[in-house]
Amino acid sequence: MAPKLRQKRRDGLKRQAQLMDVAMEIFAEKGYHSTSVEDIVNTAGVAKGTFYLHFEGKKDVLDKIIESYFSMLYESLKVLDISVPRPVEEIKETYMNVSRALIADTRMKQFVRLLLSEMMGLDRGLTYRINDFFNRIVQMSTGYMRKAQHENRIISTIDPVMISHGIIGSVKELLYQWAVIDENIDLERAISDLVDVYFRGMILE
Amino acid sequence: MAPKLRQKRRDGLKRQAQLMDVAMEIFAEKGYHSTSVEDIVNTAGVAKGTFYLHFEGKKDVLDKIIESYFSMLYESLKVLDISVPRPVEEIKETYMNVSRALIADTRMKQFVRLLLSEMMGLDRGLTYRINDFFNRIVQMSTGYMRKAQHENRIISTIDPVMISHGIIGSVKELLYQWAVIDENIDLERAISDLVDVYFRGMILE
Amino acid sequence: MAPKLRQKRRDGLKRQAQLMDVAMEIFAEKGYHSTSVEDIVNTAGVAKGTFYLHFEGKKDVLDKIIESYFSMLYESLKVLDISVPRPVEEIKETYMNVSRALIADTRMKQFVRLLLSEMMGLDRGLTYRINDFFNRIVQMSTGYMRKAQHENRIISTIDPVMISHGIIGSVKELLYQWAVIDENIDLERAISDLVDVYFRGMILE
Amino acid sequence: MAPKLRQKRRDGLKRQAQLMDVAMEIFAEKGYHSTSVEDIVNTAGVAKGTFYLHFEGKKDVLDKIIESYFSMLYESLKVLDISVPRPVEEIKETYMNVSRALIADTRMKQFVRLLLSEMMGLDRGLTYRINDFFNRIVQMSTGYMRKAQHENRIISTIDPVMISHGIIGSVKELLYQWAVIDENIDLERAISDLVDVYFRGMILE
DNA sequence: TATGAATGAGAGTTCATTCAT
DNA sequence: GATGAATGAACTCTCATTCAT
Repeated sequence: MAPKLRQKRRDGLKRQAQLMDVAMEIFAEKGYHSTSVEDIVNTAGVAKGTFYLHFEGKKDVLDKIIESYFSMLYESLKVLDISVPRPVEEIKETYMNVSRALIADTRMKQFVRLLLSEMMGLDRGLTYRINDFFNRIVQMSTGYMRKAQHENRIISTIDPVMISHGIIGSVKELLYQWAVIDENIDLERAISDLVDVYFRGMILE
Repeated sequence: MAPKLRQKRRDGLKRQAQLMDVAMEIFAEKGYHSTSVEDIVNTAGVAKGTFYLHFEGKKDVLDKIIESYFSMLYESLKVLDISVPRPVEEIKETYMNVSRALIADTRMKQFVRLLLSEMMGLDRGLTYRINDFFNRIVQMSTGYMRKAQHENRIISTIDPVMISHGIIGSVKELLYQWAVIDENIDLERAISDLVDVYFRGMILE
Repeated sequence: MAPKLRQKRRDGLKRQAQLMDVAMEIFAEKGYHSTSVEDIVNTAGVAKGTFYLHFEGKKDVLDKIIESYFSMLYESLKVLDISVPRPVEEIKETYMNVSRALIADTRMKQFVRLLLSEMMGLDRGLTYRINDFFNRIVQMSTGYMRKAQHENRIISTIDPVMISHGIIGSVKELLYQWAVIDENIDLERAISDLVDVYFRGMILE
Repeated sequence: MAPKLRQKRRDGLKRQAQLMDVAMEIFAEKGYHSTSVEDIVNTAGVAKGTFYLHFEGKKDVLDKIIESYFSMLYESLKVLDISVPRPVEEIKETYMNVSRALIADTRMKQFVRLLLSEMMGLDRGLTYRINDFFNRIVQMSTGYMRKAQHENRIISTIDPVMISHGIIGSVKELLYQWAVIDENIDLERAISDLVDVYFRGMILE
């Protein structure tokens, strides 16, 4: 039935991508647990079986969504990863880069909403993956700070790891405010200001 | 089980308090959705019916847990709430106070774990309540900063609301690291250092 | 709803036994795979959940049915198991004993129907359990025959193992005819005659 | 795949024959119900649609397998069917003939495995067809025995029908042991010995 | 208060079958 | 003939909640 519809859909997004988009939309709106596979397929206008043709199960869509978006975000990290000697203030770029990547793609807002208000605690493996991503940033940030401490350019009494977690936490919170509470926030400026305050607070003289 | 231990609690609420403790323990360990009412009653050593004698349902026990812990946390906010004119650096106390309240009670670590890795996104009403608590701190912090900006004591270009959210985010993140990842973190010192950096970064001269 | 019915049922069989009886009836009639859990609970007049209160799943009912009936049948084997020196003709008792146990309990006919026309090949573990039962008889029978061969009382050229399997097969077939095709067969006499023929054919002189 | 190998089969039936072979292989290994059409087409290396081009459904491929193998087996029965007056001992040939037919074709072992451990109880119609085959042998055997009883050459107290079923059962059991448990059994000798014992047990003088 | 067997709506998943290409 | 994405009925299983005792 409705062969025309079927045909039309094939022209646009492929099924799997379409279902991932639809799923993320509903996950972000109702939450992962409150979303049933039926919700997804009804919204997508396909049969239940079609869902299981493309995903191993409900958990698998979420995994594939995360894989897809995280691979984009990891891209935005690579830029700084290879760089070696940089002035301390440029750590800021690490944070700004990720933030810009998030703002650039409109679908990212939904992903951030999902990431920051749903995913933590959903599943042990998932939590590890998310924490891994942020830990990678923490490690980069920590490395830079340690070096700067040795060169006597920032305060030596602070623990770079803790401060890095603090910055990450700040950025997460601003992202949450932007993605969930008020989309009119000038996110880039807010993050820029915030990181500036951090560095002003750390730099010696 | 262990009825003697619980005997000390406010009379009439023994069972309810016991069940709330048990529930929080399991929620914090396995997550709200993965915890069944059966898990709770089995661990508590009571029958299913008994649970529904004290709570309206699974959601209700979580609500009551939150109510109970949030009322304690709101207490720790009141101290500053009534304070009138203070030097800018003392905003720090707002954050330190809440943090100390969390560290003081050992059961708080479980609550923090639950709060920061499970509750967001569980339920609209719940999310509002949690955000309300943090917003209250943000408002207090923002108020102080605005005043300090008028008195030309901190940078005027930054948005106090955003920076306040940033500080809250930092504190949340450190709490998460402490409650979920590594309980050996010297939380109080980390938060103190972090807030110091923030203020060094904001203060003029 | 229907609290009276619920009450009445509790007086008679216990739920688990009732469900096992109902399940065996339907399995024997429609076959295990063609029987849905819904069929069972509808016939038993209980809710789906009740089924899963007593069994781990569809497979588990079958396992419990088998366990229950096999433990009865193993009882009927024990009689001969401890006996040591016996005249060769009395091996017959091994077969007659099991047969009588099957005929005695009216519910056994359904079990035999299930056993001989459904269970083989349902599941590796199940098949092993069934074969184990028959192998036990084969072993007993084989032991007696070997002894009789040494004493030169039965033909020495035949393989006791194969002949024992043969007798088992004969008995199975007669049971199948009785349980599935024609319940009016005089099973005891048929088995008696059959075993007689076997022994007349084996005995020297 | 391996299209060259299949090329030799009767033209026009290549695909169908290939699919039947593959299906029987998997049925015999995993059981009919645990085998999905997908298993079959994956192993055969064709698309799902192709399967339905050659068979009406999953059940149909089993029907066609049975039809194919039973027609071969019925061939092996015809030999004796037309025979007229024979000495009683030669009934043995009826059994030996079928057995030899089974051993001769290597694919028959799979069919026997399927037949004796899977098919009974799969489906009413199927069960009838299988029983019909064995009943035909029983009828032949019974006819011979009745005649022999009249001629006072075998014991008159036994029921030829029951004894015939017994012999069939014995043969089935040995076939099962050979096809499923231990392929090294000298099946022909075992069946020969077994039928000999039967007749020694029945013959007068 | 306390119990726990019973409930049943609802969720996730499978798979034989179809049909436009 | 051949394909394989799509279908959807059917099934197993879960679990928050109720209520007679």
